[in-house]
Amino acid sequence: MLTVYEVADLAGVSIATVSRVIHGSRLVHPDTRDRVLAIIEEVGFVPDASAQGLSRRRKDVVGLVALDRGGDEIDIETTSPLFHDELVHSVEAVLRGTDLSLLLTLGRAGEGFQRRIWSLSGKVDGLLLTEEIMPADRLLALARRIPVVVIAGQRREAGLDVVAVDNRSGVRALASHLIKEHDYRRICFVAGPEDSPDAGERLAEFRRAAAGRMLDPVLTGDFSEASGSAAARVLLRQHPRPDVVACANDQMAIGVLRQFQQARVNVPVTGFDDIYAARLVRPGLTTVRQPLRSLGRAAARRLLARIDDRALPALTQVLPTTLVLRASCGCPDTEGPDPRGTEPVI
Amino acid sequence: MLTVYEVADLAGVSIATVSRVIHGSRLVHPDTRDRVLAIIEEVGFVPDASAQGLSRRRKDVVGLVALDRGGDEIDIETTSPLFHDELVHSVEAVLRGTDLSLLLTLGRAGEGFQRRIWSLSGKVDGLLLTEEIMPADRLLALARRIPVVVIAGQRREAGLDVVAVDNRSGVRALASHLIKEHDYRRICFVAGPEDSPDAGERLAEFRRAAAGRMLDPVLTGDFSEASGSAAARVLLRQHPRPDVVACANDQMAIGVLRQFQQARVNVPVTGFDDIYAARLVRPGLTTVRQPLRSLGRAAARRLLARIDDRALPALTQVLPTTLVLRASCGCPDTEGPDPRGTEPVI
DNA sequence: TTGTATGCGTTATCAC
DNA sequence: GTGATAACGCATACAA
Repeated sequence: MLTVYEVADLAGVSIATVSRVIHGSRLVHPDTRDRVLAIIEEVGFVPDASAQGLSRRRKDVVGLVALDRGGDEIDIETTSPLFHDELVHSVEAVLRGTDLSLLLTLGRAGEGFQRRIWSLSGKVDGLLLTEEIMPADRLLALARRIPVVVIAGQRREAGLDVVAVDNRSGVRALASHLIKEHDYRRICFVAGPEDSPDAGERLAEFRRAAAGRMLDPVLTGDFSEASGSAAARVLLRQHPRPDVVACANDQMAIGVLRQFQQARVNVPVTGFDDIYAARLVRPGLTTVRQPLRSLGRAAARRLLARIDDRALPALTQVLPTTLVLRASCGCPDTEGPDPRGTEPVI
Repeated sequence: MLTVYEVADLAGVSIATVSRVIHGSRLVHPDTRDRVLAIIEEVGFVPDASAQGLSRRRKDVVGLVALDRGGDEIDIETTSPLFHDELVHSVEAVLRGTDLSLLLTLGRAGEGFQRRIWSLSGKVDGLLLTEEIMPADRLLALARRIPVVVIAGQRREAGLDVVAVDNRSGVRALASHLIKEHDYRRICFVAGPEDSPDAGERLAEFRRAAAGRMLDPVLTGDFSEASGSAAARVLLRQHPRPDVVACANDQMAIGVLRQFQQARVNVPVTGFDDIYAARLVRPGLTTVRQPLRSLGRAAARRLLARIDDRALPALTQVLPTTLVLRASCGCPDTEGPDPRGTEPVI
């Protein structure tokens, strides 16, 4: 592997000069600069990031950690959180303008995953974590070691940078729509996994907003499409059927929808998140949109800011959710211009 | 930031011992081991990856580089290659078992992107690249510097590890189906971008297989859903309409499908790739399945192998594609058990 | 079983 | 403008 030393030798200069050239320092004669540059180009020299990181005390890498829920590995598409893919893209888009890189880590929740993240913190300058990954105290401990921004649904972690989404108002808007517009009385809720704060909050708020129209007990899935299908199969055996099935996320809703369609029964369904696929299914999925792009962007930007200045005061940003009415809730199929793409750029 | 030195001091041992403990060396007394471990735990020490990388000459990071085609950043969902998300997941799944991390880099094709990748090669132990990112000679140059595995559609790069997909046989199967089963005579092909080898190959092979039934000129998109919609709008102004529209990838096919549906016209459509969304749309998209999970897995595994032994002979692995018949081509809507999930684990 | 000392490839602080 | 040289934090060969 080539080093600055060989480059320096070949160019007949010292390594200091090579380093200066690499960083475009102006304290170097144009002639030497060109000579060194030519050599670098010729031999294809690339500075070693480990050495740079060690010397500059900065790795130019940030980590994005997300949960990979449910399902066995054979069945990635139906279970992996498509949700997070949009986050990945928006975070990457922010990083693209800088010279930082994105280290992506996924995993199933648990002690092992938490350890893995802890040791991963040695590889990066900062970490973007989704809330459910570890309890608040571990999160705080981690944040003392390294810049951390938490991507969350609502909950406010004391002393931490948090970018959250206003789950509750979205849930309320949805419940209100189902009740006031459609007057559904027997509402079935398919909840997410119990260890997800998001899931818990959505359930709690929905129960509150549904004003006694929510059927008990609620069904529980793991946010995967498969678990939605499973819930639907349970419902298919029930009589009378609920007037509508509200799911804690889109993937489960899609699972429910498809299972019902396969059984040729027609029950309204709603989701939560507004992932890409939500507008693809027929009927289009009525759901609550999380501003995922803005979420990722805001989180990434905040992380960069904190890496630049670790003394920044903790900040919580709450982004609004919006009710997106498509046809799956029983509304007429408008198929108008899709609200997607109109999300304001924050 | 804590270092081995402080840990060593606190534990009353030398840094060598600390290092040994960290790596679970057996040449250390159980008592000292426990003592050191306790200190590490207590102070929350995490070794610096830069220093480790410098010393061990190994960064434990591999890069995955993919193209981000078309569209402005405001419109990520409709344009980003969902295609690649599945690759990301499968690669990550392989890495999960090791202590390597995944560095994800996306970008629009071009000289700037190529330079970015070149300098990125200083941050990783190996690189997974999709074929269209750079010309063969630059790829070879890069591969001389660092382990590289190319993820491609068919083309065989001399002297390089390649994991490819057998585009051609899939295209032939599709064309044959459209002709023999449906007897479509006026077949419109929506091609991918010209700088994509995959796209070129699919077009060429389709033309060959369509035996004169393919309409000229072909429409060209950029693999995004939006470009599919655009193509559909062109077709809507044409009379007579084609009997079927075959698209070079699923996202464009979905764009075509939805645009047609919006205009209430009924023209069969087919895609290519079999992304997650292909089975979500109604009617289900007839397409050619790329074994993306296997592709990602095979590529990742090969990269690990090559990192371990750079002297390995170059290897090309070609994975088969399969025709997936759903309803969008005009076949009856079976809605049976989905073929997904039956992909053999390689 | 443990400690000492050197090297890893850069950057940055000095002198010149 | 340029060149020595000292960190940077860890792994490891060699001593003890």
